This record gives sequence, structure tokens and C-alpha cells, in this order.
Amino acid sequence: MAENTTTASNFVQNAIDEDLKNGKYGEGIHTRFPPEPNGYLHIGHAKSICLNFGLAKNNAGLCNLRFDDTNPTKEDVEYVDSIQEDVKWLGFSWDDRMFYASDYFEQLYAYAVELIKRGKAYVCDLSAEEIRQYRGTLTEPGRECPDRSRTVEENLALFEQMRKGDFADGSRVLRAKIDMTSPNIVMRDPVIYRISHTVHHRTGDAWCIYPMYDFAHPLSDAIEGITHSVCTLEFEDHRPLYDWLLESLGFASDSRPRQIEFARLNITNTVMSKRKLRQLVEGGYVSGWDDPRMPTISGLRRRGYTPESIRDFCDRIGIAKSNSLVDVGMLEHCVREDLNESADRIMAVLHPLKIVITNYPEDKEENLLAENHPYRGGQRYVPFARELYIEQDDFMEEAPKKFFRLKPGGEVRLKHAYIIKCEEVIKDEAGQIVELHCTYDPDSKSGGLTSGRKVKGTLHWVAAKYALTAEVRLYDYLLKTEEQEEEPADFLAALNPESLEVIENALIEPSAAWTAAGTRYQFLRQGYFCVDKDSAKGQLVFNRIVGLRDSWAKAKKE
RNA sequence: UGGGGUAUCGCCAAGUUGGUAAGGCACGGGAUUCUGAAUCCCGCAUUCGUUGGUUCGAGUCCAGCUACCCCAGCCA
Repeated sequence: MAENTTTASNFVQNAIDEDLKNGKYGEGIHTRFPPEPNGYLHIGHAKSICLNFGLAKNNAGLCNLRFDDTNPTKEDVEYVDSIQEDVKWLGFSWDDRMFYASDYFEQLYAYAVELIKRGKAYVCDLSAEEIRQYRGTLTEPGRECPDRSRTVEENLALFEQMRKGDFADGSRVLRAKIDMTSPNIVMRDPVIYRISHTVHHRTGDAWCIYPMYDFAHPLSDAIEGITHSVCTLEFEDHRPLYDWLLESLGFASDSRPRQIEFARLNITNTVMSKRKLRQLVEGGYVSGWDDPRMPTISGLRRRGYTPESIRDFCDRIGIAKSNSLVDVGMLEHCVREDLNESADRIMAVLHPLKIVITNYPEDKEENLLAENHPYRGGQRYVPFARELYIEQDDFMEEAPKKFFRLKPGGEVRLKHAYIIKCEEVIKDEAGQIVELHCTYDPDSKSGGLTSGRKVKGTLHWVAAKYALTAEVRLYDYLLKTEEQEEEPADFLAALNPESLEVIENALIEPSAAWTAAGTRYQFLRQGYFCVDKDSAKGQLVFNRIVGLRDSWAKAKKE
């Protein structure tokens, strides 16, 4: 298991090393995780969280949590709450450094005024449509807005009126005065403030003008003393603007924050855009942002993923600038590895096949000692009796040569119990197998002196009389059948039809019920399961995380 | 004949100032096993998108191609 020693070298760390070596940022480094509270965090955000908090930790620095809440039309407190919960759950702490871009609205306004005073910003009266036309295209330069030559005084007055609410939404904007002919479209006098008479989830109606990301972000970073502003690749074109703003407002180049971009996470068969995830939630395709099929942190949590496994995953995939598509198998490997280490094992049967041990006294019952974990120890008692259930798949009447499980005349070990032999197959009139009559070897009891006898297969089982029913939810949590380009409509159509929630009942050994909800279990052979905390009310609910790789299942396919 | 990026094994990803290709996932083989799991060994790029060049020597330097990603929100 990864000790989360993010020692893996990456170019961001290299850049930090370089800066540290050159004596830049003598106070130590400072990063931030800046989500917009417009949806729930997903596994892609986890990559950024692990990176930013990890860099801080590994370099004796600090990492802030900052809500980038500059667009009130999309944001909500529900999201700021869930984001905090998810970051905490992942195991990271921002201590007392939780901020909101909206905390800086007043300062940001002052910076905008300063920019105007320096002749580097102006109020533009063009409509959104006109601005687009004036902007030019990818291959043609833009044209200057007629308002570009307004005097500082005019701009100051107009901007103040904007703030006071004298103008309607969309009627005017504040723009940075840079270069309409720049080959980089971002630099063609970008809008830095817009008018929006919208109630903000935190500032209410105090403001009717809101700063754009491009303006708020570098300044928020600077205000917080951020040294390394790590973001994703699509902002590379924005870096010149980031630097231009700080430069224009007089932040010294040797101490101001520096933007570094890395590639965002993509996982095979996984829907990773907030927009699409929102469609799934709002369209009722899933039960919510925390539906166990969702790649959200909260969905993975309900699915039984541990924070450790997600951090480990983020460590393993690395940080680079090339667009990559990580195999979902990597994520699954990480949970398997973690749960193999940490999860107690219990026995359960999904599709029961009754077994009668004919030479076991009818009134006899035993409590057999069972290991909770192969090497971490812990023990429990499991009731054993004459009538048991095993998994239907664990018996084959006409078995191929390499079938290690129960077959007529064959022997098999019942885990923690005895070796049994199948003597007779009982069928109904329709020829369906109803039950198996077996005999057991009393000398083969697990842990006993003569328990060393070897048989090829080991089965899990549950005593018929004491078996408890548990709800098992089997999910195919992959939401896409295959990689494909999807427009919204096609995207929904491309959902894996098998990604429906399947609920079955499993028979579980009674000892499982002794443990409090929230404990993670591994079902023998069936795969990893865990108690669903949210639904464990009187009844145990298990989610399948991912099945064990079963070479028998593989062989069966061939 | 816009700008910005990226190209190293099936999938991720290290590769310091050029010195002769880490690691993980997946996969294959063997040992072991009261989970056909786990564990343990062993194997898995003469080659770094491509073509040339510089050099005793290049994934690392130079030039030219090619492919893919991002940008024309008053979103972030």
C-alpha cells in the first residue's frame, strides 16, 4: 500500500525545486485547491486535490481550499458543503485556510479601479454579440472597440455606475486593454467584469457586477500568497493574461504566484465532465451525485472505495502534460489492494444450493472458529450444521477436468470447516437440482491435528438455519460502454444498459451482523463488498466494488 | 502561411548538464495457498511519432515533416 509518499517525481515538483533552489519564495511554497461550487467533486478533482495538498505537504508548505465562486448563476451552498466533506474525507486538511473568491470582491473591485487608473482597463458598451464579432477569429485579428479610447475619468465613473446597478445585465463590461491583434485570443481585451443582477449564495445582493475567472484568479492567488497556482492544461493560453494582470498591478515578478498546468484525468469508460454528470443527476438517470455508479468522490465513497485507495491511485497515475486515458483497471487495482489488506472476510452465498451432510447428526451444531483476515488476525465463530448452502456455481454435475470445486463423488473443503464429499445429487421431477447429499470427514476439521489433508478446492458456505439475509447491490459502475464522442443526446444513449442497479439478496453468515455498519468486508470468491453506511438500517447492505479476478470464471469463458 | 500544447512498452509514467531506456497497471510462466484471491519468484521497449543532421556517442542538441489535444463564454 502506498504510504502516500508522493516521492514520484513530476514536472511540477521539478519546477518547485528549481524555484526553491533559486531562493524564490523564501517563505516556503503555498498552493491552493480552487473548485467552483457548481457540482460535486469527482475522481478528476481528487487528482488535483492530491497534487496540491501533496505538494504542500512534501515541501513543508501550505495548501488552501478556495471556492472560486465568481459566477452566482451556477453556484450553490449545497456544493460548497459537499466539497468540504469530500476533501476532508480524502484525508486532507486546509486547517483554518478556507477562503472564497467572493471574500475578495471588495479588494478585487479596488484592483479593477487601479487597473483603470493605470489606463489598462476600460468600460465597453458593446453587446455580447458585438464583442464576439470584434474579437476576430482564430486566424483573423480582432478590431478595437470604439470605447477603448475612453478617458480614465470616464471609465472610473462608468465602472462605479456599473457597481451601483445603474445598468442592465449585459449592457456593459469592463475589459482589460491589451491587444486586439494578439494571436492569442485570450489577450484580445478580455472581459474582466460583467453585470449580473443575480443573488450570490454568499454575498446576496451586495453586488451586481462580478469578476471573471481570468481576473479573479491571479489576484486571489496573489492575495493569499499562493506561490504555485497549479491548474489544468486548458488554461495554458490564459497564463499570459495571468502574468499580465499581476505585472500591470505591480506585483513583483520574483515573488508573485506562478501558474503551472498539468493534464486532467481521464479514465476509460468513465464520464468525467461535470456537465454530463449533472445531466445524469438532473435527468434522473442516477439517484443523485452520490449514486454508487457515479465517479464522484461521494459515489465512490458509497461504493466502498477508501480514501487511501483513491490517494494511492492519484499517486500512481502521475502528473504530466500529455492527455492520457488511464485504464479503469488501475483504479480497481487500488481498491482491491487496499481492501485485501484491510477488509475482514465473511462468507456469503448469492445463489444458494442446499447441501445436507448426511453423516452429520441432525441435532448437532458447532461453532467453528474462523479467521477474520488471513494475516491480520481476528477471529469469530461461525455456526455449522447438517444443512448448509453453497453457491450454485460451486457445483457442477458434469464438470470439466480442471474444475476444482464440488462435483459428484468429488471432495472439497468447506472454508473454516470440514472436507465434504458429494455422494448424491437430488433432483425434482423437472430434473432441476434441488439439493446435494454429502458426507463429511470428521477428522478434517480446520485447525485440527488431522486437518492437513489437501483437497483442491475450498468453498464458502452458510448454515441454512442461521443464514441472514442481506441486501446486495451489484453495480456495473461504468457508465459508458465504450469510448466514443458523444453529443448530449448520444451521451445518454451510450450509457451502458447494464449499469443498472441490480439488487439481490445474499445469505450471509450471522457473524457479519455483529459488526457495525461501515465495516468493510470481503466476500469469499464473490469479490469485495462493503456495508453501505447510508442504507444499513436493520439490514446489511453490500455494494460490490469489484469482483475478484477469478481464473475459473476466465476458464469458463473459453 | 492564427496561437498554445503533447508525442517513451497494450495503459499510465520516470528519464538530471548528450553516455548507451526506472517503476506501476495489464499480460505470460513457475512456486505456494483452507479465498482458482493474495503472496513469492521469473519474463515482458536493441528502442523512445517520423525523416534527416551534429557527435566517438542522442529519448535527451539542431532542422523538417506527421498525428493528436486546447482556444473565437459577459463559464471556470
